Amino acid sequence: MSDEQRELQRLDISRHAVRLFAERGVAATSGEQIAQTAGVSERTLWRCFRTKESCVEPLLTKAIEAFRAALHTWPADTELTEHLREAYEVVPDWSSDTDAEAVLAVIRMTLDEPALRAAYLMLRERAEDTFAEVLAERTGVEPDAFVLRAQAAAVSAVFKVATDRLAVDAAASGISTEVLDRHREQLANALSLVTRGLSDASRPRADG
Amino acid sequence: MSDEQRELQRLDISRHAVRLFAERGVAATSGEQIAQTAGVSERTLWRCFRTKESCVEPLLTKAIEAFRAALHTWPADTELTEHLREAYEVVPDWSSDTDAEAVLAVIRMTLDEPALRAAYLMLRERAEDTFAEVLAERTGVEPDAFVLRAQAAAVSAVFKVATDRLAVDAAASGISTEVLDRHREQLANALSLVTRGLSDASRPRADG
DNA sequence: GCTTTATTGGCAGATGCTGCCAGTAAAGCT
DNA sequence: AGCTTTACTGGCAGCATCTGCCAATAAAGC
Repeated sequence: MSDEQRELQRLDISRHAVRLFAERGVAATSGEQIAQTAGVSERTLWRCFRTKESCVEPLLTKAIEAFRAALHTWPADTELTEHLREAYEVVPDWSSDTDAEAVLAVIRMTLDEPALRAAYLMLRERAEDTFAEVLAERTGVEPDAFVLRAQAAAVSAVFKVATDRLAVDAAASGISTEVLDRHREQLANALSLVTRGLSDASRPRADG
Repeated sequence: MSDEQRELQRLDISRHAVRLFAERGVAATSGEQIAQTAGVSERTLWRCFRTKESCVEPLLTKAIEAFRAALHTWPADTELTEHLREAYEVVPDWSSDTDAEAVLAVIRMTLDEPALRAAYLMLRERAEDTFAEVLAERTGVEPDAFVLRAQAAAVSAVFKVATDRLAVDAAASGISTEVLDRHREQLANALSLVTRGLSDASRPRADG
């Protein structure tokens, strides 16, 4: 089975798992139920996911991937604020993507379910690597330099806070254009504060 | 039993658990073994810790608490860089504290053991709240403002990267004064990049 | 000394998760 | 097509993790 097919299977299971988690809670949902709902045996479920909580990963990855993609296309001569304003959609094909609500719902769930939050934080940390690569390519600093890793982690952290806010705002007032725009604006502003040092950081330092 | 006594019990168990984890690995260490080594029943172990991986929390908390304490005493008229240089010790009473090596060892373990890493990241995120409080008191912005939470998360993220580096450096070249100083210096520099926007952020914004 | 309360330990049991093997289907070779 | 090889799945056994419940013990209050 190809990697892509495997990923599709994981995503399919993820959708069912998130729905069950939302309906009756994480604790009240067993691996057996997830497997049954997704139409696979329990054995294959555990082959796809190490724990039942990690069943939410494929959907959560969508949100992170959307931001990474936007960051990746950030032109060298543009302000990050400006670039995000036109290039960042929380989910790439937001309007047509039926997963949009599910993604925000699961992010909201992570706020109350520690095990889900832990899985979420792990995903985000893995994303820091790719953020660092993007920043490295941009600044010319080697990707493993301390300053660069620190900046990447900071960017990721700001992005996390913004996404959490969006998730609860969307639950309160729906996924309106205003909410989304506000989210982008807040995120871009906070990021520009944190990345302000980027040009300084691009000059190699003794302690890098 | 007082909260303090409970915390001492947790710390005691934590020491035993970390030693076992280091000796034979996390997977090869059962909750029963941890309980037995710590001299309590398995039942009380599960009353103190939700999972066997969370047995490392009390020791990890020490490292985070040390930084929080340093941040807390940051005077308003001082540069963070300068303050950390004189106020921050990775573990408060480093030289006399026999837990110092254990703390760094468990941080190193989190780099290879996903379940431990997840527990670590959860602890760090809880600490963001207290960072935000400190920054709020300092800047006068309400603690829940988005910019402030973002800054707190960024500070926490930079601190995380620095601590990870310290842990592997200390394993390679021992816990020497040079390593510790270098750590403080890197941390302070990176933090000053990230907190550079703090004075701007203290002016209330429409989207805060 | 007696009652009340809090903490612990043991036991039963559900759930999470893994190793192993057999069944099955797809893909390649002749 | 027929055969072989390979890869994936499902079922089962079994250990480990974690929880609810109750009894035992100890501490605290009267």
